[in-house]
Amino acid sequence: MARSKAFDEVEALEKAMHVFWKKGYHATSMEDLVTAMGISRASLYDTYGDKKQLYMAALKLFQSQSQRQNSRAVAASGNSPKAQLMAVLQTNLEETLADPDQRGCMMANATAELAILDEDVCQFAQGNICAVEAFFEKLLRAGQEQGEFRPDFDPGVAATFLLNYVHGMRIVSKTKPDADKMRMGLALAVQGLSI
Amino acid sequence: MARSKAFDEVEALEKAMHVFWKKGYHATSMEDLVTAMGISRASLYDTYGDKKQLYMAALKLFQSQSQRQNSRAVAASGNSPKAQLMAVLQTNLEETLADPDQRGCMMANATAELAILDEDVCQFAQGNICAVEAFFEKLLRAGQEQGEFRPDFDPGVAATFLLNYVHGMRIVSKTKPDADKMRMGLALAVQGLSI
DNA sequence: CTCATTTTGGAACAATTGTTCTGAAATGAG
DNA sequence: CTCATTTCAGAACAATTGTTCCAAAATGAG
Repeated sequence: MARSKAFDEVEALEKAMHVFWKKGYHATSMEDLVTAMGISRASLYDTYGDKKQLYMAALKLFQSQSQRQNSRAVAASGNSPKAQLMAVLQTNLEETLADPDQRGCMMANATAELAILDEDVCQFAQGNICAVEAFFEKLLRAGQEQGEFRPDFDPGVAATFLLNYVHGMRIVSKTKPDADKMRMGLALAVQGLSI
Repeated sequence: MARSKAFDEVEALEKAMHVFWKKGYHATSMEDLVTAMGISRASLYDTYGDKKQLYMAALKLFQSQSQRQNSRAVAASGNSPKAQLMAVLQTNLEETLADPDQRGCMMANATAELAILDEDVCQFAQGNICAVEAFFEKLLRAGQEQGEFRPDFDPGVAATFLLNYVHGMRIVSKTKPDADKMRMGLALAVQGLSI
């Protein structure tokens, strides 16, 4: 056998994720990544492949962390679908507002920067969008059945509506907007669907 | 006197705008710009300054074209504030959906890519956001007074809500989404504010 | 036509890009 | 300990980046 790695693989990947998250793909250089990850060029290429592969791995990591965060918000919100949905949306907004670097959402950033330039990123973003939409739709339908939401809208359409809104929040939040107006805007978005 | 320019200054700028719009700032090279604009390097630097200045000029051009488009949509919609608002929103969506390159909105792209990396772009985006918000707020307030919108929401908050939604539409539209669901999602967004 | 002035194309620039290579150091099973 | 195997640091690579420079061509007022 041979020597074992001197660094934690996912720990270094997380550091790369934060650089990509903040600067995007093209503005991030391998130099940036090497210094941020604290490993050598050789180790980087050996472990993660080239820049694009590292970026995709970082994006996957972001997605999984994001999903876990959503699950936690749901779990902490009792049985009401509306309360669960509201918790997910508010958690997303509050985390975005709390970020001192105002990086927004890495997935939305990736979509804006790369969706039409890179087929892999586009497909990954589409997959994420479908998953989030399905998640919203499930909660909306359950909320309608429990009488928390108006029965006269299509849950699929409303899910698209919320998906668009969340993406917008995350882009606009990169310009240091009024936090309270953002909170009230989100409340208004959900109110339009409520009884 | 001396020789006169062999190209139209705003025509070439418009070509640069389309390149930046599609590829973003960092992924666009001066080589790309020189070939797209059909002028020489020397003419480019002489007329527009460096890459950053050219980008800012292209962004300003986009903004002015966008404003003119909104004004046209309002002018063609009679006296109803709600109809005017709907026309603006729908025009934006339809134009985004119709773009074969799916480039979204250049302002949203600029915000996503550069707002936290470049102070100038951030301020410009903030200025645009304020202007659009004020425009929405004016229409919403007028619509409330005419009884077209519910009186129980704050026009400023609703303007923020719509602003976020429009930004989201434009990001999501870069992933080739279902056009009809996008249309119905927009209708639902306005419906939540309506009587 | 003259000539000062400007534009223009392309060569040239230094700096940075993403990636590969090399050789030495470190490791752990036998 | 042995040694095949892997990690690692940094030099080196070719390509591309944004920008400047220069000489030649073009222009229009006098």
